[in-house]
Amino acid sequence: MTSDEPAEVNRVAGDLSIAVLRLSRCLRAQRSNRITLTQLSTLAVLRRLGPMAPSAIAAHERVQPPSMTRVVASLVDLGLVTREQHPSDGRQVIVAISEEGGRIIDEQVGAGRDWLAARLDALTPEQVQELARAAALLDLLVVDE
Amino acid sequence: MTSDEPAEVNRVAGDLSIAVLRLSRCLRAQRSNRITLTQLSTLAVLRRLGPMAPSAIAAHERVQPPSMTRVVASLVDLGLVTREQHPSDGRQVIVAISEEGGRIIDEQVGAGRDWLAARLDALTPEQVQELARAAALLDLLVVDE
DNA sequence: TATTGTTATACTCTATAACTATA
DNA sequence: TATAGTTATAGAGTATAACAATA
Repeated sequence: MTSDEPAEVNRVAGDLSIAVLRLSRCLRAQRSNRITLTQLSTLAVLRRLGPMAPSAIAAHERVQPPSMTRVVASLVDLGLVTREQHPSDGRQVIVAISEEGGRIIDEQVGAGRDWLAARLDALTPEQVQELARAAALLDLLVVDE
Repeated sequence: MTSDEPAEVNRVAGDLSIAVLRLSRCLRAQRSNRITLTQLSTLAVLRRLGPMAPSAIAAHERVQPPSMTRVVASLVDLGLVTREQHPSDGRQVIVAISEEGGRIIDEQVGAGRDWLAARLDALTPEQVQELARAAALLDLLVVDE
């Protein structure tokens, strides 16, 4: 998008930010008793990209390191991730998803995903595909701010 | 979407919820000093649909009435909305956007929208259009839970 | 008695600043 | 001195429960 349609970009930005805000509220409100949306998202990163340091997870999740410290601690308490020392650098920590953590994702547990899946089920297959492409574009927006 | 592709719906639900979560974090983090994303969204409802009761705004924004009481109070303090008594029903209150409130929206002020517009500007026009359609679909997902 | 809105209170999420340990 | 992570603290956002006023 170059500068030939700046008003259109602004309009879409406004509509999209409000839609994202409202949907995120619904997703949080529907969270399960087992796991929160933030925790689930962190697990998903670890499974997709493998074990990594807390600061790396924080960068992916777009939160500051102290925030991720808390999330990781809660996941350790739940037994969904493990935290081990880096083999050569004593400062670093390596966080990895546990077997149980992987099971949580496989079972589609928690955090409004069931609710959202039910909502998607009311759409046409074409609309679902459109949202699938949109999710990829949203990821693109978030990357390397 | 009927039951012929349940796995696909689940996958899209997971991807979409995580993408929405991350983008909403970026939007909040980029908020201006003038107005928050929640406030902006409330102003947008009032301008699009006209004056209405706090409970009606809360329903649109997918928050509980006490939460909206707070948002409205903050907007009154900022002079961006007015709060008047209902002409016949003494219990009700009518909230309306003020001139200054309308100006805020016109000026594209605040709450990460400028940031998002800049991000959108890096996409192709086709991708922006795709996100515009996606925003409409997201609204559809949120309606009448 | 039902409805509308508010107040009181508490919890989740996230941030910044300061601290500890290691390199 | 720089880096990785944590602890301490604070603020935004939202919820539930209880209350007041009106219908």
